[in-house]
Amino acid sequence: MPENNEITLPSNFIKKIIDDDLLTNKWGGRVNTRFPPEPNGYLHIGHAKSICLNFGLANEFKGLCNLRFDDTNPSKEETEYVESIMEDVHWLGFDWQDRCYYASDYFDKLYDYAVQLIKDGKAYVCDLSADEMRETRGTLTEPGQNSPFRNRTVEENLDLFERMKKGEFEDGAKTLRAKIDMTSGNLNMRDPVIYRILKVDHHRTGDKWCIYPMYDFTHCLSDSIEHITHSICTLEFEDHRPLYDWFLDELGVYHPQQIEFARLNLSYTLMSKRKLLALVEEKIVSGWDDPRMPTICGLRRRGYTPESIRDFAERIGVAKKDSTVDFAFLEHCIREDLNKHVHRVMGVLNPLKVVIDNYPDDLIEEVEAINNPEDLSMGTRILPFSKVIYIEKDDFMIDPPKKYYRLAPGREVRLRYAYYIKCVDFVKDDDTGEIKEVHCTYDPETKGGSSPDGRKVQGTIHWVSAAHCVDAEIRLYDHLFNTENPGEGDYKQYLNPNSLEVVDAKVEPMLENAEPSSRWQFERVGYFCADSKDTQPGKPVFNRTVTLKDTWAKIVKKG
RNA sequence: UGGGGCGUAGCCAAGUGGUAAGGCAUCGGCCUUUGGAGCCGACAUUCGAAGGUUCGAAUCCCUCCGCCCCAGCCA
Repeated sequence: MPENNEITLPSNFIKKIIDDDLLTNKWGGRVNTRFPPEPNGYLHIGHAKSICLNFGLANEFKGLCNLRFDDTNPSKEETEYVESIMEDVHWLGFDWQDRCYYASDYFDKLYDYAVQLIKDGKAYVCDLSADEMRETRGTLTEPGQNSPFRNRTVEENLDLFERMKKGEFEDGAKTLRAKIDMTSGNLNMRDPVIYRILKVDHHRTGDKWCIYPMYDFTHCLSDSIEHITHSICTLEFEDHRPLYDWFLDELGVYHPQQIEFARLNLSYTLMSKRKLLALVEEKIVSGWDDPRMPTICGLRRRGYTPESIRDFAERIGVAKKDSTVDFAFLEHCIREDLNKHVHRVMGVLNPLKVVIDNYPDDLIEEVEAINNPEDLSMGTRILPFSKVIYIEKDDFMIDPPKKYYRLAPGREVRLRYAYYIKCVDFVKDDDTGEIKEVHCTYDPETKGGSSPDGRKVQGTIHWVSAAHCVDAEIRLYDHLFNTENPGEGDYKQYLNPNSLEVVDAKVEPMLENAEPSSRWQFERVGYFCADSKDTQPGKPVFNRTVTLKDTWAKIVKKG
């Protein structure tokens, strides 16, 4: 049974298989999984599910999880991606220790395996072009035809394969194919290509090879070489499993158990690496780490914590049913984490000037604010208060609707941690109708936010002192797509034109030199993260991670 | 029409012959110096559908329906 450290983790069908294997001693008590990305793009939240699953299983069952780059297609792979993948896996909180492998490390061994297959009469060199191969493969309902090269002798195949390796033939001129069954209902078994000629430099092996093994051949044998016990992959590889079984059994090598699960889909976003790459290349987003991207680095820059992503991955479960998780659930997970751990602060996104008429012109007072009501050990801080302050435009209305209980003519509200103020007047721009400033009086008896006479005020609003606040650029992010499933059809037509809104805000003094990547809750507004790249001492820039839940917005929406 | 999978609430997801967990969302209410957080309550007479077996079925059998994946020298 798994050892539960602090909390009981939910079970799933994979854990049950492992429980069972441990009980029957199928793998001698070992559990060794692996996370096998191809370094051809940045990792996204879907990969996070797989990372958390594979490393999580290893942790839970006191086993190991390897990191292995499946780098068999040098035309698409780059070192930049290798580096970003390592950074992201580490950031998520997982460690492969000394077990970072590359399929390209196994190229020599893989070549030998291919030779062995040829010697056993189980593989042949085929001269068919890509088009010819497609034509003879058959269709979903019709069997394929045997290649005219299928019955070459072992000697001829050995010679040809060797010459392929030496670079005697052009790209695409020949392939090495497994000799299986051109009539199989499973297309993967119709003499699949296992080696192709590709005169391209590899990011790790340079120009050593001009033939590269295909994924199917490489992947199962890499797992075998690493003595993986549970080879966990996504559903689409379910019908590759018979091929893997064939390779492994024909070669008579160590045979891991493959288990397939459903990949993650998230509403309002895309998980296709190809489409994400297009968003980057076409500059629809600022890069792989644009805070609107579902990439790990995008979420990181947006302010998500590794804890929240791990929690999310654990809570969505693991099953074989195709599913799309509501983006709101990811937001729930990050709110839950940030609520407990993050420092609260005052920030006014859309400032409206408020003059407190009866407050002394030159007086500056200090009020004490709690840094985190969820964790009093985080202490308190001092906020400067003065005659002119900024409040949120939304927190004042000339003609408020019924349930509105913020500031309005004649109404009294509490300035959080400061004073009760009552609106006595306002100045409106005659041309635009815009409210320029609001005039209030304050009750000196209510310092700190409570009144000696015990009278109640409905609303509490946030504020900053005009003389002390600092300007901040704030980036308000929303879904990149305005439809739940942008993956269906042409995703570009669903781009949300309002996915980024930049606003000049006024924030409390302590944020003037906010550390890059520091996370904050702006009271009553949301969670924000100082941008890791653009924030500067004296010129802070914040990304909105997620809003706070807003029941007033709901009331407004309902009308 | 071949092969491989999958159908439990709006969205995830437990349950594997003994009478439908939990979470998100939603809707009420309480509380509140964040309309935050928290708390309480509601939310599947039914498990894709129809038959059958059984004292008893989401679970077993049968038939049907729906959805996903596969025809790269991509992974």
